[in-house]
Amino acid sequence: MKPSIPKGTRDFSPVQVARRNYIFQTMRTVFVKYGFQPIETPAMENLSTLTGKYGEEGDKLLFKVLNNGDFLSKADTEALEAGDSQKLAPSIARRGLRYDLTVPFARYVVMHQNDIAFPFKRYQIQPVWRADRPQKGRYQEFYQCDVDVVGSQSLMLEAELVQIYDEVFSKLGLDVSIKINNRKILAGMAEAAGVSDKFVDMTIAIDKLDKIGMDKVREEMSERGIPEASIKQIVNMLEVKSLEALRPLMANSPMGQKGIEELQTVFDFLEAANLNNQLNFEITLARGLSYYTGFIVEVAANNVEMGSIGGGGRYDDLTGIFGLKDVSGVGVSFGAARIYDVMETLDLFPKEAEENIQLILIAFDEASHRYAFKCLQKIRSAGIKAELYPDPIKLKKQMAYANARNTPYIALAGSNEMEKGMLSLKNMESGVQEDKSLDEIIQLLK
RNA sequence: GUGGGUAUAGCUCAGUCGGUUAGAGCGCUAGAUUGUGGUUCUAGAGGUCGCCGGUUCGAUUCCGGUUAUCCACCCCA
Repeated sequence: MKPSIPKGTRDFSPVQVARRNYIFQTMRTVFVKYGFQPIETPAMENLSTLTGKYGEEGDKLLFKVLNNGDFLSKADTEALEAGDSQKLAPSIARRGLRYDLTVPFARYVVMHQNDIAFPFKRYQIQPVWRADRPQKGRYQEFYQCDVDVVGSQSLMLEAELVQIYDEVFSKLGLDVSIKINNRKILAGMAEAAGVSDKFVDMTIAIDKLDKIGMDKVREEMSERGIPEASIKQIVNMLEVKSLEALRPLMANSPMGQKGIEELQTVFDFLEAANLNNQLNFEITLARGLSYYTGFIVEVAANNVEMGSIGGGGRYDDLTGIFGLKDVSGVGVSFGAARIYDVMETLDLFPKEAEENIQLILIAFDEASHRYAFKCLQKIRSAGIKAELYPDPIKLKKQMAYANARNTPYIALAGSNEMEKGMLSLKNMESGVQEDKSLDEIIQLLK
């Protein structure tokens, strides 16, 4: 049969895994330094945990896991006969693959509330699955890297998360722009323009500003039933570049003023932070996700055309749906795949990230193979990444293998070398070859 | 959910205005080279031309359907 993998999924080959690990390791180092702890949750959740949390669209994109055993005997026969897949699903699938890391995290917090010291700072790096139509840079299986704090309303945490973004991207050698805003400012805009009831429609339109431009945004707001006079006021406020300039425009909106105040506090905390990257107030930043209620943030790479490579914000009542009220959270997410792509485009992966083999031993016959195996132990004890070709087959084959592995050095073991207690070390790039003792080889490669 | 492209060797693809034996590059195997890879040369293996049907004397080629996959939109990371 012809091998294949499900659409929207990918294999990761050694170089890619090594590079991805380098990104993850860089993140982990920073997260831990800021006091965050890792958790992991199962790939599968109960379907009831997931459904209804991502809107109607989201429910359609959930991967459902078919029950084991005689699942048909317990199926909803009424739905089955009616051909109603939507209705049938819960009776034949009680589990689903996780769709993001936030909902499982909320579930985790509620289930473990007695063991958790609040505020709880956690990070989580795991794959998630979405049954979306795949396209460029969008897959059905992909990694998310989330950092969240729950159980505190302090705006200090917003500042910390900005610092984390700044530090991670600096360490990776990426030049980025960090844009921040506050949902309350957007709510204030709606309030000031007298269309509080159209808040969600307004943000959906504003969120597309980068992509479609101001004229189209006006159009979309109009289509979504926002009156012309209000649109004028909103557009007026969208032109504002500083918090100060915004204050008078929001004089009649308590919500807007609260948002300005909150954002100002975040800037104050960061005053002495010495960020490496630009940090800007961006009133047009909206973020599609409706559960954000305060601070919102988005990161874009400079010098390269690629959407956002990270985003997040504050959400009140993350855990309410699971029965734990009034737990506020704030968190950010890193777009692993896009960060990878940007770094590849800009050639930012250091060579050390590849973890390649340093030395391959090659033997001519059974006796020297045994001898080489003994040498191998000593070389490895010195911490050198080395291997011995498993069979003393003809040299051409072993050499071709070493070459394909892209090893910088090989060491040949034959009867001559064995007698002298040495190995013949060959530099694969220059072709220079010389007898060396084990100590010399270890010295050279260490 | 909507629209478009593609499907030919292990991989990436060309090609056949419908006709006898379907090609290239890379990869693979062997040799030139029995203690030396990467370069070069020589030879070889490898194909149900996605699947089902239609038109035709004849279909890998044209038409219809189907499946898979990629891309764009909606949405999202």
